[in-house]
Amino acid sequence: MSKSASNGPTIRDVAKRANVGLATVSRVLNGSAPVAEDTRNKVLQSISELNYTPSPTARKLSLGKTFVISIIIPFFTRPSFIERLRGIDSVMANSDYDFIVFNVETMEKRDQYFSTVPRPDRSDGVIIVSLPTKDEDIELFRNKRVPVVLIDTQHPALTSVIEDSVKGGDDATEHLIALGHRRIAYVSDILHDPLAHNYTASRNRLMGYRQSLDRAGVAFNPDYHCFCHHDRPTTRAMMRDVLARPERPTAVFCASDTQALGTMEAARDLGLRVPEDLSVVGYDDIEIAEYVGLTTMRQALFESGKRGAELMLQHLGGQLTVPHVECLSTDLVIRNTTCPPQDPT
Amino acid sequence: MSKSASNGPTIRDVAKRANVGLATVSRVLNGSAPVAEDTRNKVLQSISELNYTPSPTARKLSLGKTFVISIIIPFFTRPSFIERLRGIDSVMANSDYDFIVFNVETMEKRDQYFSTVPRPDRSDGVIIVSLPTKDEDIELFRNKRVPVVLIDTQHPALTSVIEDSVKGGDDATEHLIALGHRRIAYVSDILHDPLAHNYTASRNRLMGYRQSLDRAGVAFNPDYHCFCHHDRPTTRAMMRDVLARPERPTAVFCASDTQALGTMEAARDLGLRVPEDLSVVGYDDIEIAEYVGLTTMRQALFESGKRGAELMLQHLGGQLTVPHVECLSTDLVIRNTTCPPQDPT
DNA sequence: TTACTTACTGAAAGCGGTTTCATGATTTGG
DNA sequence: CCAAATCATGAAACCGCTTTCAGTAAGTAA
Repeated sequence: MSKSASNGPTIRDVAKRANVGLATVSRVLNGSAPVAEDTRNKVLQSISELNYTPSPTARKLSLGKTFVISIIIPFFTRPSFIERLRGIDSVMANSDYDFIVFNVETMEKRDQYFSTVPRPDRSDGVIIVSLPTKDEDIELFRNKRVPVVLIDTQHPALTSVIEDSVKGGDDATEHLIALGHRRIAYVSDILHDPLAHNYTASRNRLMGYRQSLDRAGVAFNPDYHCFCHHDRPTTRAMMRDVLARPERPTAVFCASDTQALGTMEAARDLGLRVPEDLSVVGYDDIEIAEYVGLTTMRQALFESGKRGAELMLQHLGGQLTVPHVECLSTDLVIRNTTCPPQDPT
Repeated sequence: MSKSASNGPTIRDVAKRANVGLATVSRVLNGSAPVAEDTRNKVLQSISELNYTPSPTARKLSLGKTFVISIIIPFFTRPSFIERLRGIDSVMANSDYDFIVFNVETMEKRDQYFSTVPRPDRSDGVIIVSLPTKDEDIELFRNKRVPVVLIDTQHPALTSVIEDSVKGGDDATEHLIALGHRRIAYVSDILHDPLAHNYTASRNRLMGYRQSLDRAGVAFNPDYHCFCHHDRPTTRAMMRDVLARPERPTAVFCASDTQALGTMEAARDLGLRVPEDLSVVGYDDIEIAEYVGLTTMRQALFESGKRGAELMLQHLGGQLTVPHVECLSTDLVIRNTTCPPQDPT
């Protein structure tokens, strides 16, 4: 169809008006080759008189690039993912690239996007957030020759930005130990299920927890490692049992704020005061955490998006040849759900 | 540059292999003209053998369309905007269009996006969320000939999806009146500042509030109309004064959950129990609202995005010729911050 | 002055699709 | 049975840009 919707002036119009070849206009536009001073001026004037702007689509076709970075991200409705997106946006907004978000809420969507989005004619690059990648996925990406950067997930063959969960777990536990706690429980997602959202993170935080315990000379007590599905009611029910034990923990480190909230509800159920009778440390620093004054581990969410986007841009610029892993550290935000134990053991 | 990044097979390769003209392949692909049964089969086979997929970019250039809908939205980090985006996504994900989000956090960004995004070579359509549009903006859009749909904001010249704030305010107030309250305060954003986020909504909810009062034969008391900047601490401070008055209200209707939270903090400061001493109704039903058990007005956020996207698609299909205004209703979510007044006046 | 660079510049060939247009093959109908 | 209408199809033009390639004018060396 010749009756293109966009009837704006084209590079040919500019060239004609300036009495130059259209190649010259292109050169002025991109600085791709030297142009004599007064020729350049003629072109520039013609451009502004015509109020000309080049067609991105034509440029893309000619260059064989899409200038699109696709983001595949699960549940982009959740605050933590939003934060990561904001980080990505902060970088992309100032680049030549647009980004398109593909929201994964089911396994089908995941598979669909994994196979259709990373195609050179759809995206120049793909950023995958918090979605575990299998070897066959990687193979697929490699075949398509589309650069991929991972955020909050990892694979040996790809560049990724991850959080130092081990250190996070260590620091959180360390905080409780420094306060004088010794009977410290660890609450996490189920660790055997690779599909669980927090699979890797939960395991790493456990490692940090044990590390910290070791350093303090506290033996790891398997009874203090509690796990259940990642929701408040389930955690609450589980923790009601745990906290009712004779040798109940004086502090709990939870692998997520949601579980910390569930733990606090359980404490309330049993008439235990937080923090006097029970210290609680969460993980994530979700919005409610601040409202309820929860001491928690804050991840560098915004930063992770930002770094991921920057790495992608580097990759696109050809400056990143080998997979690169970047590890972001976490901050403990101390509020008022932790204090020294009342009756130290 | 001929060495296009995407070295996939082209429509020409398909044509050659099937021994047909490339126009025929295009016709098979788009069903744009009849093709003989066995020719079609040859083409189809050639396509699948080559594992061919058409280049979106080339298609866009040829068609003079971008297949992109741009969303201009402020603070897309806020939960309510996310919900709207999800609604848009739910429609767009199944269409031929991609959407690109432009996040507005400053006035400069707003102006920049308003002038650069609605261009036919960048977007086939623009959806503007919660951003007031001035007449000159409209003029700009019209010049560019790009369809625009408004969500949570309105202009006579454009199709829009809005919320029935008047009814929302009325219903919320009605709930309090039905419980027996008569001294009901209304807390909102500052109403004189057109830049305030909730400008129009706050005014409309006030109208609903007064409507309801009128119906119940309760005179409007200007002292009970409180307004301040839209944040928790400010509202808290203001309401501490209001609630300390001798003739303090027994119930408060807030134009946002954030302000309701601030009001509840003020009540706590003064030793007033909620809801026994003070009933509070919020607006928005943000995430924390559920957690703290706030009675609040829920907007059809997801629905607004969905309808906006649908209207855009209709517009693009040429089925929407005159501006169309769609008004979504709201639901009162009754939790436990409202009850009959203790000492009815 | 002649030969050889060097610096710009324009014509033309892509990029990979869609659509128009003309043509040959088939029907249709009188 | 032949003219006319119908159908299917390929060649070619076009969408608006980038880049190669070849050529002109000016500058330098000999």
